[in-house]
Amino acid sequence: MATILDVAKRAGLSKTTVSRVINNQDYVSEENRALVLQAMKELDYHPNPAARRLRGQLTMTIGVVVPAVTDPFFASLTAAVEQTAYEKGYRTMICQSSGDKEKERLFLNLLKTKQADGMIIAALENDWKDIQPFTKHGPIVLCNEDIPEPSVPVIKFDQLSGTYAGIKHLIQQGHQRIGYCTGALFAEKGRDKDRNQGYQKAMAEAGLSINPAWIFVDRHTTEDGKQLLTHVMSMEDRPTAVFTGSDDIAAGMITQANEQGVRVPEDLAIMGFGNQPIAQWITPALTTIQQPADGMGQKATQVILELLHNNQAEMEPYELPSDIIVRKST
Amino acid sequence: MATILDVAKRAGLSKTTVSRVINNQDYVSEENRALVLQAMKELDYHPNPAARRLRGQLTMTIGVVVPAVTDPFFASLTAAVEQTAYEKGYRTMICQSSGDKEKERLFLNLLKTKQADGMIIAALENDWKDIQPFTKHGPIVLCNEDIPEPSVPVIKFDQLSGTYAGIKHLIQQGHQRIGYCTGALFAEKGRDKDRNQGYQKAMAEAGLSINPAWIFVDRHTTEDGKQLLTHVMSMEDRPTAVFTGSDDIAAGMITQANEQGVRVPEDLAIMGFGNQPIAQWITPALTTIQQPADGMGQKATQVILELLHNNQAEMEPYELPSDIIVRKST
DNA sequence: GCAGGATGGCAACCATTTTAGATGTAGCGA
DNA sequence: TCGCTACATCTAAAATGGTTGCCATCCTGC
Repeated sequence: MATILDVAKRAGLSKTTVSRVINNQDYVSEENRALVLQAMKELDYHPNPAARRLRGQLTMTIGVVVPAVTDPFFASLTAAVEQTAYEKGYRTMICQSSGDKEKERLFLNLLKTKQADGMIIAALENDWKDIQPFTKHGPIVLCNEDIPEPSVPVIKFDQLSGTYAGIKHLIQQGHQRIGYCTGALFAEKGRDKDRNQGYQKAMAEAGLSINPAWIFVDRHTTEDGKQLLTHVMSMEDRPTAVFTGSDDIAAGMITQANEQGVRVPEDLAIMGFGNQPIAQWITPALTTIQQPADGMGQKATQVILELLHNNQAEMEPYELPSDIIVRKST
Repeated sequence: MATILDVAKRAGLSKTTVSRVINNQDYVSEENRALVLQAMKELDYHPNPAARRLRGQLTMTIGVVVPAVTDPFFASLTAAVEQTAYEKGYRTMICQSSGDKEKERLFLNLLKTKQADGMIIAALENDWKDIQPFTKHGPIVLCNEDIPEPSVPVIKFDQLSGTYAGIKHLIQQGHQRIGYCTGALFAEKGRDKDRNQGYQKAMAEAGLSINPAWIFVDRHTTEDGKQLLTHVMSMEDRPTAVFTGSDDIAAGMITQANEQGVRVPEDLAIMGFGNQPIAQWITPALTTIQQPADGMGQKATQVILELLHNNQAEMEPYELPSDIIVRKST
């Protein structure tokens, strides 16, 4: 590989001048600039990023931490980050934390060692207090996380209005007896709190009362969904629709419904959350809330770049709208 | 950030000695080694990779080129690469070529500029002759590609035996009239040739003749699958099973079958290829050939690392077995 | 007293950016 | 015309944080 010195020699100038040309700085005559460019071209010269980096330049690399790229949601997010970053001339490094706190921290070290300019964390494994210190080495943007003080930008979905729209959709379909799955009923903050509020708001607006027996807590998996369906169908007084809070639960419910001959949506309408691929393949296809992973990745990247170039960004959470996708299950 | 000099000072030794400790070299007394390690810990010292890189070291980074991370197959592959690389202390950079030749070449420049030690290309966009020159800057491993001369390692699925196993499965189910989708019938090389051979082999072994009318060329999409089902069911003399060569085609066929009231597998057995997520969600669930993306990513990474450390690797294609996943559609 | 291995330090080197300063030229007032 | 300043242009050298070849020193055993 040719070095800057080779270029300088060939152009008959000093390497400082060549450096100036490379970095588009002033104080180089047009004549010499042309000479340098010519030499660079002839030698197929590319500046050595390691050397630039050592000298304290940007690395043109950003990192993204996801639990697993195989999860469609995080795949979309990663894809959007990579695409957006690429368009701005940045490269992307990935880290699958897969629940490993140490791996996450190790990856964040890239910031410390100047291998990445900024980090997007799409799912925080460590406590924020263990991550906070890394912020002094470069910008960090969080996705879908709540942290004590808003010291870094956070990109979120508008869970409240997503849930609100979902429940409202069920109400518009004529349902009045609406079941609801949530992670934690009395959540003080975070995703569940927002969703719960959306649920309450939609119910209240329609003048519907909430039946505590139709609120299901702590269900997460397809398996939970199967059991939940059996449970719901065995109730004397049962809801006509269930807002599940996750496509996985919903898919499990539908699978079990098909098994038991329960008709969806006639006997029970079922709504998912997330618009994962399974939502469109299961029969009947799932009505669900789309979490715009694309938009999230894009926004997170834009904010990181903003932070990198202007060193400032909005600290109030960026809330992205979630769209409702109506299919056959409601 | 603490530098090696800070560590040296704190340990009361020269930076040479510190460097020796860092790199696990000989000629450092246990005593001093401990002193250095202590100092490193106290200062939370991490060597600056840019500096090491500049001095001609490895970057501990490998790149992986995929068409899109959102494709489940490539997501698995990427995930496996990242995981395997991480276990060996390497970081992973991703590039979604998304059919963009220039993006692919730009990404391969990372090799030239020593930002990555090696590259895994999971889907080649450019002609090999345009990629070949990059090999002199670092190892490249190809996945699922055929190149003129085996100048770099190639990781492939054993398409022949996968197809063979699939057809054999159909025969064991009692089918004798077996339709077959292929990309190109008289393929001279590559995936289609191998698959065609597997088909022929299984049919020949069972003493079954091949009916040219049951060979369908150039079908790829779900839409193609829908049309194909209609076409097959309209045939006077028709197969009882179809090996589709892709889950997408198979899913299209099943969708259309459900639509038309054709029973799968009673009226027509349908087999996919790839074991994409859709295969398990469609009803009836699809019997298919699993392409072990995990194994592929793992193997590719291992080969790259092998090449990096020993500078040599097997040039004969590595062929990974494809497993058959039996579900409800056959 | 000396051979020879263990140990450790100096200084060069990697490719770039940045700092400080050199050189040349033009403008301007005396 | 001369001397001075201002500015454009360019260069040498320092700095960045490591690794490494080579040399010096120490210690052990003979």
